[in-house]
Amino acid sequence: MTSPRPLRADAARNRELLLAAAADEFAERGLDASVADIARRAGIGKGTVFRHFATKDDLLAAIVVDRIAALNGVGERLLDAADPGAALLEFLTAAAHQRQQRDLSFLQEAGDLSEEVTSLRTRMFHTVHRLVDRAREHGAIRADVTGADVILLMCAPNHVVSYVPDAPPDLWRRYLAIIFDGLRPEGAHPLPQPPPDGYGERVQSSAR
Amino acid sequence: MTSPRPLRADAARNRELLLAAAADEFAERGLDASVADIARRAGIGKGTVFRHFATKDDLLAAIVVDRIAALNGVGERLLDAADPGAALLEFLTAAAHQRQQRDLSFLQEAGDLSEEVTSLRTRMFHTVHRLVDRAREHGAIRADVTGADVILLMCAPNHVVSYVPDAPPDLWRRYLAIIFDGLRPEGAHPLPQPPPDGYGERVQSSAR
Amino acid sequence: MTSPRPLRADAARNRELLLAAAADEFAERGLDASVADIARRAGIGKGTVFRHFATKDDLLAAIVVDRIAALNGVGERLLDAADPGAALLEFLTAAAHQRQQRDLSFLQEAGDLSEEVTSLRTRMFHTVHRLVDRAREHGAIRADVTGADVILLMCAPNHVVSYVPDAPPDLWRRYLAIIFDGLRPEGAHPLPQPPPDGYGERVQSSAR
Amino acid sequence: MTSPRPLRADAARNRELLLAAAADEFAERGLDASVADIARRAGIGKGTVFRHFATKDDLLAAIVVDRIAALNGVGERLLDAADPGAALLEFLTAAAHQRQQRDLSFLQEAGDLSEEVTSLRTRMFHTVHRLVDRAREHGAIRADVTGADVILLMCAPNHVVSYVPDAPPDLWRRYLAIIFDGLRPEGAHPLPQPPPDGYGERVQSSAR
DNA sequence: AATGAATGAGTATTCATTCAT
DNA sequence: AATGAATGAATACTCATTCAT
Repeated sequence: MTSPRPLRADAARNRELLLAAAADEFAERGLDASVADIARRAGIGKGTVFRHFATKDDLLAAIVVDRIAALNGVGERLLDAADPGAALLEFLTAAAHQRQQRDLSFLQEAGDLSEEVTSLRTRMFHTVHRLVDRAREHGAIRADVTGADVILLMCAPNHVVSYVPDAPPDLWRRYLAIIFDGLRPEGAHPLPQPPPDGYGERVQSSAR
Repeated sequence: MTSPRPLRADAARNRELLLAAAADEFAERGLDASVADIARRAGIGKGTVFRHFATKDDLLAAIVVDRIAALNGVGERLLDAADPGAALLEFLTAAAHQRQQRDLSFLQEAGDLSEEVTSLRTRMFHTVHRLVDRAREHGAIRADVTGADVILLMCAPNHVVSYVPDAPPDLWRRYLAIIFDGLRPEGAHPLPQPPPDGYGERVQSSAR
Repeated sequence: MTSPRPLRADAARNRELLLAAAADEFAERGLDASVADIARRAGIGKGTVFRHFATKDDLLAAIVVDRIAALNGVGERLLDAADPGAALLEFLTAAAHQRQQRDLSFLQEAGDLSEEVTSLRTRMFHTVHRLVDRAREHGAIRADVTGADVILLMCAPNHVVSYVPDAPPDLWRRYLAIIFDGLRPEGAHPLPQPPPDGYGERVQSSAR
Repeated sequence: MTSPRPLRADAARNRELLLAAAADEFAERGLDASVADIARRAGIGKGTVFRHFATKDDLLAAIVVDRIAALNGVGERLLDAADPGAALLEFLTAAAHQRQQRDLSFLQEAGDLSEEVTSLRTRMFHTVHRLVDRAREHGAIRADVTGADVILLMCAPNHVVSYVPDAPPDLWRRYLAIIFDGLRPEGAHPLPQPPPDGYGERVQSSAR
């Protein structure tokens, strides 16, 4: 889980600069952001990028890992909140807020980036399931909605907003509110299709 | 609206093969799908792609134009349906159904592809606004939701499902249902942000 | 020398249209002129071009053959002119005039276009040698200048002018005059290098 | 004038290899010479070409700039030579010698490559005008010849020789001698056309 | 015979990745 | 450890040439 040996002070600093620059570039330019631009933004040489991360995908994976870990932390902390409905909404708010008006979708695209991403994501999915289960038990969300549904809908507010050219930075909140209203029990109509499997329902009991 | 001269039989066939292959490639690989791959998928030579469409963007524009035109046709036909709420839901169903589990999002990314795309999209946006206005007046959807909101949410069901590896072909219906429930008046909570401008609200009254 | 079988009337007409269009395109755009543009200019289909000439090079060769033949005709007619000096100048004037302000250089570049070009060119070179020999014998040009020199200098006026953006159509006459003055006996300074071989001096007596 | 920062030793070496290879390729194949061929000839990778010069045109511009600058240097040094006629001949000799039997013509084709090429060329043209004016005042060349004429004729010796398959390396001297004899006052015949404008006659007094 | 649709080799350029300094 | 130079695979697009209509 931790790096094999502690990095030298300057190397550690470069690593942070690099991760921040890469996150910004990916957010602005999408996954096509070039390594050269990332290096320039970080103020380091292109070769140094590859010293820290063997491939561009590894760099992306590191960012995604950071994000998922942080998000999972928020989720776990919310697991014993007093109001489970409010806790779920807060979790989704945190998820969307993480990159603000940016599309978080690569969280999901980052499918086969690395073992670490996969296992960490599974853990986060499990946290979501527990948050959803608690909210459902409290009647805060409708009975026919599962953790997998919430996981899939989690990125929608950011995605939706990503098409608005100069969107106000909090516009995603509007669509999160609408979608969350769709998860509430009031006025719920029956759902036409069963939820998908494979989003960590059973905590990978017989995982693969 | 019609082609200047009718294509030769084989050329027309290739054109269809090409459009279908391109739609699939774009859907699977995103806008970076390579022309070479599209040609291979269509079973035609690379040069033939450029004989039909001068640039990759023109090819994309042709697909998008087809889609938007068809969708707008559906919308306009639904404008005088008896039940405006059902009409709106049917429109959204048609929108998502068009490419089934495929991500329709490039419909929006296709920003400045061509004059034709832009004007056609504006017209379609206007149709959505009218469908939404009618539904709202009938109390079928909440008062604080606009046409722009529906336009933005329109692609969400497909987008959401695009992350599910082997999704059943109708899974999108589940998420459309949830999101549509979020648009209903029952259990609506106040929305934290105003809707965005620029999605054809005013029928381009001062349309440049 | 003549085509194997007489062309149908329309085919013969197309051939002329094509040759004229190609000559113009090559003159305007250089040797990179595209076959498609030539066909369009001739008002015929691209496939028809290749029915008349198997390759683009063959088309070029046909033009060059026409030019060389015409030029040689002029030269042969001038062989028994009364004033050999004036005859040589007239020949060079005709050569440059043929394509007016256009560079005739492909006459030489067309080195390995075809057997026909080669043999015809050899014949034309021989004509030039005879014109030059007569002019020299009459004292109209300096003693140390050969037919090969004149052949090489023949295209220079057009070439020189080709760099002037909007040259007046007769500007080449100025440079032909200067160069021809350099060939005159008056004020001739000794030449530092011998003339090159291989420009038909000996009429390759056993020609092929 | 000097590079912003000194190149690394190996990069500097590659740059020279590249410029030399490109000059040769352009001379042999014309402006259509492919970057791939140039790279191969230089013994470097295709990508390295673009590391040194962002576009093929930039590469060409660099070559042309080198040539023009060197030539202008020679010209300026000859401005106060004792014998203006000999000075002009020496300048033309230097111009043709620069690339020996290579065609210098792209010096002129390089029309709108860059601001630098344009301004440097204007300066060189001005130098030629001054050399010519001095030579004319001394009676070394005929009265009706201008700097523009000499500029246009400057490349002719190389051009003429470029058609001779295995020309001896100094053959151009023969044609320079003939052309220069045409510029002398002795035996000059009146010129039929006025000289062209736009070759820097007035030292760009009202320079745009 | 004439057409223009189809083809694929070729072109300039980009960019992740490797390597010498 | 850091740099940036070098590399070549990949990409959109062009065009001479072939082939079905």
